[in-house]
Amino acid sequence: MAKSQHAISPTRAEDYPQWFQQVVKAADLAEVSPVRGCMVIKPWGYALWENMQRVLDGMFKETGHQNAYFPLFIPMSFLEKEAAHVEGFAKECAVVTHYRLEMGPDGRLVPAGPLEEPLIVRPTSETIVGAMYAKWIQSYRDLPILINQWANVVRWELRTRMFLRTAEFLWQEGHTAHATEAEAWDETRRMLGVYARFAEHYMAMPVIQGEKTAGERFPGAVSTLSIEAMMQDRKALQAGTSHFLGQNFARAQEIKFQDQQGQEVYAWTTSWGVSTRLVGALLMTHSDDDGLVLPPRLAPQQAVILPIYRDDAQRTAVLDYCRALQQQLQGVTYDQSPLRVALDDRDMRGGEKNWFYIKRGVPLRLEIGPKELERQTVFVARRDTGEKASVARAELVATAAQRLDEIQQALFQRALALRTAHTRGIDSLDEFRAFFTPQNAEEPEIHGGFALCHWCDDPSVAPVLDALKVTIRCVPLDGDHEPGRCIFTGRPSRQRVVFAKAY
RNA sequence: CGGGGCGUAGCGCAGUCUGGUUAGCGCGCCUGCUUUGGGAGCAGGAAGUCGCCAGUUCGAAUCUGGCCGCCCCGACCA
Repeated sequence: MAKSQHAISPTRAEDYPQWFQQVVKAADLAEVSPVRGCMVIKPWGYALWENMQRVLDGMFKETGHQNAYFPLFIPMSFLEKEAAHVEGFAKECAVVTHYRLEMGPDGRLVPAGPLEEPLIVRPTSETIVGAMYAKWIQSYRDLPILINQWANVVRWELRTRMFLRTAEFLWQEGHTAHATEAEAWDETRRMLGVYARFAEHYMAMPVIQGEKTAGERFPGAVSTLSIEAMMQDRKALQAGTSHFLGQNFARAQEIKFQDQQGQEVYAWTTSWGVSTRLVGALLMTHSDDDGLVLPPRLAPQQAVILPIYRDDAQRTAVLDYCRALQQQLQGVTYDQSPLRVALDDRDMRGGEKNWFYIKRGVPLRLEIGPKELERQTVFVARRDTGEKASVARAELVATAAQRLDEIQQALFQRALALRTAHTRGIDSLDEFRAFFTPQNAEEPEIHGGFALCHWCDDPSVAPVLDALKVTIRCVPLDGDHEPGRCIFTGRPSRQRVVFAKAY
C-alpha cells in the first residue's frame, strides 16, 4: 500500500517548523537527548558536519590559521573583565560550583566540595584565549597570532530547536591578534568572505554579507559582520559571524606588545565562528516534502547503488555488476576527491530502500537490476528534481562528476531564485507593514522575505519592528550605496539595510 | 522565566470526566511462509513498575496534593 504522496508530513506549506523536525527525524540526522536542551547528533548528521569541518578547516589553513585547543572551563572572573561581554553572556551560562559528589542522607548524590572560584562552561572563548595571548605576545614580532579551535560550547538557551539552537553546540571559533587596526579589520572581512564562499560554493546557499547594527552586535565587539541566508519559509538565518573586537578585549585582558618604536600598545583582536547551525541552514535551504536534499559537495554519500534482484542467481550477477560499477565510480574525481559512492545490498524491499535514500537526500540513486545488466545501463534518479533516466553505464561513469556538478549548481540557482523572488526594495511604511503581515493572523502562512529599506538609527523604530517581529539583519557590505530617506522617520539615510523575520 | 497543553510498550495514541476482572489500538520489532523495478500480505509472537513520591479507598492509569520532565506560545538567543 502506497503511503501519502510525500514522505514528510506535515509539508512545508502546512507547518514549516514541524516539517523541519520531521525531516531531521526522517533523515536520521539527530534526536533529542535525555539531557535538557541538548541533542544527539546521529551518524548521518555527524558525517555531514564532518564534511563541513573538513572543507572549512582546509580554508582556514589556506588563510594561514592553525588549530589549537583551549579549556572547556573558564574561571568566572575572566568573564567579568569585559563589561559588555559579561552582560551579554552572564544570563545564559552553565556554572560549575562543586568538584565532587557525596551520598546524601536520603541515598541520593549531592554536590560537595565547593570550588573557591566557580568555573563557567565556555559560551565562547574570547576570555580564556585572550588570557593566553596576553602571555604569548610581547613584541610586534609575535604578531599576528592566527588560531582556530574546533570545540563545543554551552549557552543555557530557554527554548531550543535541533541544530538551530541547542544548549550545547559544536562550532569552530577563530581568535586572532594583530599589530594594527587595519590588519585586524582585513582579517575580520577575510574570514567573513571565507564563510560566504563556503556557504555559496559548498552549501549552495546564497548569502548576504553585511554588518550588524549596534543592537545585534556581539557582546564586546566594535563591529560584527555576518552572513545572512533566506530559508524556504523566507525567514533569515544568521549563518556565520566575524567580529572586529578592536582593542576592547586587549585592554580588558592586557594583551599588549612593544611596537617597532618601542612603545607599549594594545593588540587588535578578532573572533569568528560557524556552528552546527549550518546543518539546520542546509536543511532549510534545500530540503523538500520528501525529506533532506543534500548538495553533492557536502553529501556524505554522493551516489548510492541499489541492487534489485529476485533470486540468488540474479543476486550474484547483479551484485557483481554493482561492485564493478562502484569501483569505476570511485575512480571518478569530483570536487578534488574520489566520488563517494555506496552500495547498499541490505535485504530490504526495493521501495523501502529507495525511500530510505530519498529521505536522507543522497544526490544520485543508481538502480541496478537484471534489465540494466542485459543492456549495460544504469537507472539514474536525481534527488533534487526527481528526474529519472536509463543511461549507458560507460556514459554514466564518464558524466558522473558533471551530473553532480549540475545538481550543485541547480540547488544554488533554485535557492537564489527563491531569495530574489522574495527580496524587495520597500519605500513606504505601509508597504513595509503589509509585506510582513500574514493574511491569516490565526495560522500565519509563509509570507514576507527580505525588505531592503532606508533606515536611520532612531529609538522610535524599535517598537514598529517589535510589533511586526521584524529585525534588521544587516547593512549589506556590497549593496549599492544610494542615499535616501528612512521609511520610519523620513530622515536622511546613506544606504538600504536588510529587514526580515529571523530565526 | 510568564501563559497553555501533555506524560500509558521503541514511536504515535485510546482509556481518566463517572475508581472495579487479565490495561487496549496503530506503526515498529521477532519467527515462518508468500512477495520484491516507488513505503508488501497472511499467520504466530515478544514487549508496560500507566512520569515520580505521598495520600484517599476494600480497590487507583482513573480522585487529591507535591515534585520531575517534555511540547507549544511569549520574552532571550549562533
